[in-house]
Amino acid sequence: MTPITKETEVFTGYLKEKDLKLTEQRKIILDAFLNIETHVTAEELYNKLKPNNANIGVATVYRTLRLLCECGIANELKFGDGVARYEHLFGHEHHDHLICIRCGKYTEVCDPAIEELQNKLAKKNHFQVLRHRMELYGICEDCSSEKDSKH
Amino acid sequence: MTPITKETEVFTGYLKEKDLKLTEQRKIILDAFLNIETHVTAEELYNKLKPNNANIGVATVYRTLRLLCECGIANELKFGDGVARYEHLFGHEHHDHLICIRCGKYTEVCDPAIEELQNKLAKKNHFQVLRHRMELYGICEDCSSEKDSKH
DNA sequence: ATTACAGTTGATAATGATTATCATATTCGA
DNA sequence: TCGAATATGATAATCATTATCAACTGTAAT
Repeated sequence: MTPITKETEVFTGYLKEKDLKLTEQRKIILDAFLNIETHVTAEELYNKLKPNNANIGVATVYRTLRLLCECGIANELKFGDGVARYEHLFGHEHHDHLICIRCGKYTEVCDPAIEELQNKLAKKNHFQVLRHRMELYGICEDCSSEKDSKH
Repeated sequence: MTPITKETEVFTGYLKEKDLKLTEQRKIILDAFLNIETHVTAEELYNKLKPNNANIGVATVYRTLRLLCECGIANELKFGDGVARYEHLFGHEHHDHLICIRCGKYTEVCDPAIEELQNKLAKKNHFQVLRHRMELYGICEDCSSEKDSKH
């Protein structure tokens, strides 16, 4: 199955470069991660793997997700609910998030004009920006059209 | 000592409204919080209190900070290092942060033009923004002028 | 293919921030 | 002043994540 994606190439390259090993578990975890299109937590990924791969430990999932971040395949997101989430980077090069506080949905958005103003703002403060995060919290279209609350 | 600030008024009003009590500890904690101008953690505030108020527990500091957030005196910040920080809201009505990844300093900034673009972006996505966070991570002026690394 | 070793794994203990528990103490309106 | 409702502090519990470590595996050289 496992197609030769850009991600697998990058991952194997990264491992080789760092004298790390391409283990069965790492292959399985990368594959599973690539097949999820949401912002997934380590726990969720672990649970998704458990049924078919009885013996992959949580620790390995955490360790592998860290590797995926290091080599630029994944990105760690912390939205302040105490859990780290991971998203794909390839094909989603840069974006910010709209986060619905009612249904929890994350929407990716990108606005070059904002990026430019951010850089200007930084320059004005003699600050060298390396990365940034911007998150807008509120109510998404679907939730705001549901007039009545659930229950 | 304790001057009658806008904050103490708001706090006592909020407590009364919710049938909560104005205890000695809550007064002390509010006072100490108002006298700190950094983005403080619960732990730091607790340690600052300990020498003069031997018997204020950590739990009460956490509880009181939550109250201060609820009534709009404080704001909770989570920058992804696993610790919650608290800042004053009054007199700092809205702002974003520049965060130096070398020395850890937080600078408050505000750019109405960015806010406006954020609102436009949200509208375009039919998203109703309630609040947002924007953080630029990088190197501050002081740190970038220190050419050589420490050690 | 075999070997040898550096790197990896999973189970579990440990950590660190925050919250829940609960018996005792305090507040505040009647 | 009294009494019910709320708060408190010490400590146990929680939850996500990381460290530990003995057993295992990938890999490059033989």
